[in-house]
Amino acid sequence: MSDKREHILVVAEELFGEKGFDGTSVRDIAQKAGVNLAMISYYFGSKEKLLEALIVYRAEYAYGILEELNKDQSLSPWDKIDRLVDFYVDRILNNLRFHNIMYQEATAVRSEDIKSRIIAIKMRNLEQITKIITDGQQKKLFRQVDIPLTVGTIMGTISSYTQSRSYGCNILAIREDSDDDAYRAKLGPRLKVHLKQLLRAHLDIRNETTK
Amino acid sequence: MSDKREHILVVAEELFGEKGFDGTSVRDIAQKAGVNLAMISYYFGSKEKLLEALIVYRAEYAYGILEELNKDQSLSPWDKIDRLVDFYVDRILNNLRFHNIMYQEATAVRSEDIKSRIIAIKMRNLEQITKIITDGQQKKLFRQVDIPLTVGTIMGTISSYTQSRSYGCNILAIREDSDDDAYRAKLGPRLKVHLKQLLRAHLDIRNETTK
DNA sequence: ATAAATCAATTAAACGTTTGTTTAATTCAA
DNA sequence: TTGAATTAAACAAACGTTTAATTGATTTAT
Repeated sequence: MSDKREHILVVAEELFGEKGFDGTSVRDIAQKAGVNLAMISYYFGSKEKLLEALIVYRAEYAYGILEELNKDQSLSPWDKIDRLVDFYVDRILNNLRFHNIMYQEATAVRSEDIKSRIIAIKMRNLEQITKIITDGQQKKLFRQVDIPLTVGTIMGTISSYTQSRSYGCNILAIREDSDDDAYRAKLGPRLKVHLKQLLRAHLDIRNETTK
Repeated sequence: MSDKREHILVVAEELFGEKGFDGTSVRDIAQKAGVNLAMISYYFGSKEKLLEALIVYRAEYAYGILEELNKDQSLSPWDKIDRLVDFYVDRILNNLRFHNIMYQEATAVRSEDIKSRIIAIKMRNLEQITKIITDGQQKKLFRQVDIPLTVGTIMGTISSYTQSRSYGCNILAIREDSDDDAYRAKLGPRLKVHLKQLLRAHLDIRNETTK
């Protein structure tokens, strides 16, 4: 992929993530990327195609990591859960803007193409996590749980603190004007600890009939 | 509040929830509400003020319910957690569109007024839930947990299945063309069961040193 | 080796819509 | 007759996209 095309994608990602798809004009993107307005239609065809290219570009970027984790025979199901949490927290926190775009677009009624791409990505993730949990169940380590909703819990917990920086800063006692790196550094470890503790209690077969 | 003004708010809520704030034009709202275009500026001043009025309108609607739950001395902390889950699942599922708006606007960089209103609402909710959990901890029923992140888990789990109907239908084996009521009827009970099971394991002091 | 031809890259300008908002005239009930 | 409610029309600005002209480097022909 040419440098200029890639640069436009990166700039578009920032703007879409901050101001949303409709809130960002093609002129905004062109100006921030330092290219002529017409270049965006020239490269991508349209504003919507640009968004689609962005989603493909980012989704492919991390492809295969979950599959590798799953194939690793040396790890116990508990280890895999921990790795899974580390992976998702790092991945989402390192791609805050892209994650916001995905979230916004999944809600929007814009394009069926884009929506089905997002659903496909999520389904792929769900499959991999399902494998990990069912493996743990077969080995009598995990109890019966609602797997799709458990995945929703993992993603949702992280998302609830990535959607609004201001809120996160208020809750977590982080300075409002801290940058992305500082926010990540504070939030990341805390999210990991919480999610691991939560999932340990939730999945442990010894908590089966607690109550 | 006059009938017509309220009707405009309801229509705006639907459209904002479906297509986003920027994706909805004032003409869309006027047409669907069956009023003249100019009436929206006449009633609300501007499109942005309309959104702010909508948020205030809906936030006040459910005000006080959490406070009442908290004050109820006849309920144990475990009972309150269950009621809390029921309340949030019902509330969010019954106001799917409004919830999407809140979510979108919390991310957007649009208006500081709107963003601070949303943060205030969330902070108020967090306070009430914090009271319930600390009460349970003092009574030696709950263990130490990260309370703000636990709240994020509750809200995030629900949100992860309200943001995209198509995804939810795929995961939960619900027909794609089912209406809001059918979706709610399938998802609501399942969310409640999952969250109660999850929180029981997560909060139970007997699971303190599980591992 | 030099001139001509070719074609993708880039540009400024203009396209027709759609946007949110305002105006000024009219309706209608008090 | 007063004043709020309602209307159609117009406003300037911003939107995504297209056009047609120009640049600049690479290939072809002499």
